[in-house]
Amino acid sequence: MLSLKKYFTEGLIQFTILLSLIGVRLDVDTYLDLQLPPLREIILGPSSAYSPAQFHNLRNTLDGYGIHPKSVDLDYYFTTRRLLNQVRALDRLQVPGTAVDTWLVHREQESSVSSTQPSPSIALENPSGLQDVLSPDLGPRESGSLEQVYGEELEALGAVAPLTSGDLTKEDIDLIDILWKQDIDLGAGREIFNYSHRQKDSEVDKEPSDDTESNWRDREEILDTSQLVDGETGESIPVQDSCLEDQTTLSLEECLRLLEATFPFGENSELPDAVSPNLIEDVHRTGMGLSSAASDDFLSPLRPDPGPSLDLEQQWQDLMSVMEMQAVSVNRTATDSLYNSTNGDLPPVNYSLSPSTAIHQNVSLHQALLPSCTPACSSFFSGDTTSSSAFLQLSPDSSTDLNSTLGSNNMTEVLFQPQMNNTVNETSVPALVDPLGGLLDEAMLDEISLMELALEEGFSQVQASQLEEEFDSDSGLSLDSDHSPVSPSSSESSSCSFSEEGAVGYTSDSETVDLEGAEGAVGYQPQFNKFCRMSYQNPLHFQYLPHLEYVGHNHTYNMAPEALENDLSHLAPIGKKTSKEKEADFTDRQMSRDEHRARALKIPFTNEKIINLPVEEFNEMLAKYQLSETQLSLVRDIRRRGKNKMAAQNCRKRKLDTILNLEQDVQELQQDKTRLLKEKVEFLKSIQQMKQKVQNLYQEVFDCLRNESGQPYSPNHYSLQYASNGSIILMPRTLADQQGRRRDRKQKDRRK
DNA sequence: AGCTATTGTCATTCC
DNA sequence: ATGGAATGACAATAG
Repeated sequence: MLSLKKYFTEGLIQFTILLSLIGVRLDVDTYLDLQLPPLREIILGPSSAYSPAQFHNLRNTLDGYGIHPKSVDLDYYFTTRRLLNQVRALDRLQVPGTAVDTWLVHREQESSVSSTQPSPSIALENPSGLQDVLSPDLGPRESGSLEQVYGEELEALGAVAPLTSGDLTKEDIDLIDILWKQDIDLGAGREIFNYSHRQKDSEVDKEPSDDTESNWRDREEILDTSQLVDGETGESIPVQDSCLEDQTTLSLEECLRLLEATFPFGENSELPDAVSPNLIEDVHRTGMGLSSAASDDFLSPLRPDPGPSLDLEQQWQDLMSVMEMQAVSVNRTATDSLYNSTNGDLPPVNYSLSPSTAIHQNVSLHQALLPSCTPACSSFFSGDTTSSSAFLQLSPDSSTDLNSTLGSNNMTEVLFQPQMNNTVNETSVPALVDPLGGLLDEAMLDEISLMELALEEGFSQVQASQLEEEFDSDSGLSLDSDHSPVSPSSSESSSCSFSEEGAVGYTSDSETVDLEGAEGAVGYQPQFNKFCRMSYQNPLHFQYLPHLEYVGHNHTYNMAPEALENDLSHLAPIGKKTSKEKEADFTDRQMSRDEHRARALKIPFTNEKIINLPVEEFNEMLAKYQLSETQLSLVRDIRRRGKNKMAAQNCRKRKLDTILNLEQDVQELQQDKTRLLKEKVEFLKSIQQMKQKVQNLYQEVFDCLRNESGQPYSPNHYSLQYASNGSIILMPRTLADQQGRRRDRKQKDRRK
């Protein structure tokens, strides 16, 4: 089905391209079934749409920001940049060849300087790197010596690597090494940047590889090597060979769509407009045959000769090359997107980060702000809900106060206690008892804070789990520190880790048991240890592997080695490589101790039968043969051990299953706990808002009150109290305090 | 050499 | 009483 779709899609795209080449533009997507993957996915690969790292890296690469001088993407970047510029030059493609030659000479002089004097300048300090590329003073060059051109662009971006990976100077390599060490600190593997590794890749890439990444790399290099320079225009033209067939299976419209989808022209992008949205418009115009007429606002200074003629095919090839490069870019840069900053000193303003990393950044900021939250009590009670929420979560003391004041019907308590937090010396209002103090204790609020941090703001899982241990200490369950109990991602990672440990795939199905029995009868087979480890967990994993199937079903251990050899010779390809003696030796080694014993005592049954036959049949079998006491004893031992072996395996499975279920339960409970804590925080927030309103109202009413002489009442001596009938009365504080104490006593008595 | 994970085995208990 | 399942503990082995 997939291949059918592929052929259909490819055929349709190719047809579209043909139409496009003769001037008819088609929107391929409209002809494609919705079930088919979008063209972008066809071109970029199915995973491209789901990989933020690729997205970022692509942007980095295209912007020139992410290009690390030591990055494997250097030459790749050149190619991408070159082809991108070709796209940009779509509206000015028709450049006389003579003019191109002139540019070549011009650029060669400049680029020779740039390549011999690699400046470790920094893309981050040059946020307009790509604007430089587009700047008018650089003049036309897109059709010139491409690598020189891009070498200069790279220099403008701060990248210092040589123009081609094969021409690295010693300084370049040294710089690469230095920067690599920085990236090692960031967690990037050296192989990503290893130049020799790259060379190996390029050597190996002549052979087909299943690896997707290397496939893309292969294709890129094939493309690179297949770039022919047009003798007239000086432009690189991709060779239309079999490898590139599907590169051209895009309509221009689709390419533009892809461009738009690939280049994040976000409104909030703080990066220089490496790829101006105008590009899309311009390319659109070009694709629609409007040539460069309306593109003066874009790249016009670079346009050497906005000639009227338009070589549509040439544009097509350029665009196809670009799209291919984007595809290569997206796929190849999936793994090295985060750390390809040109300079490690300063992060770019919009340094590409995966979402999770970005969250961590936010966390850092947030955490940096936390200390200031505690003194934010003033703002907390001054109507600043934002700071109050943070305060609420992070300052248990005040939250306790908050609760303490809530349940009181003494409005003075409610309203003045917050003030006391700040102005206790001024008002000298005595603190009153907290009727709801038990609602939230400090530990709870600490926990809320931590859970919130961990859950919402990407709090370091290690930190979170470390801190969580304080709260989980009473749970009796010690969670793996890798598993932040509150983080969904951690849940995934935990299950992932279990998967690596072979836990996933374990089934309790009875069919497993059957195979286990078989395996148990086979005995220990060290070289298949890894598979056997999975075997009893999920036999389906190896049932299609011939040699493993043999492992699972060879119960001939009591047979003579010669008899086994025959089986081995056609069951396992291993036999081809080893001599008969080795096979016998191999078989010998595969036999369990019981099998050896059984063979030594000439037991006439297989261990499988000994172990797995029902008791009745087993006894019948024994009755058929006159076995010595020793033999009988061995047979019964074999049976007992075999049974016990399977029982042990089942037992371990159950144990593991129980642990997994418990882990899942714990995670669910943690999630529930986190959710409840969040709800509690929300409630506290709303309560605080209500309290604020009441306080304002109280203050307003109190300020309006005047005594007989027209003077306002002193809040130190009077307070407003709720009367039992619902009215509000002004009461001297001494009297109010007495009433409050009485009320407290009554409440305590009721509790008793 | 020491550590860990896996697996087999034994002893024991329970059904 | 017997077979066998379940399980803790230990040992062997491999990586």
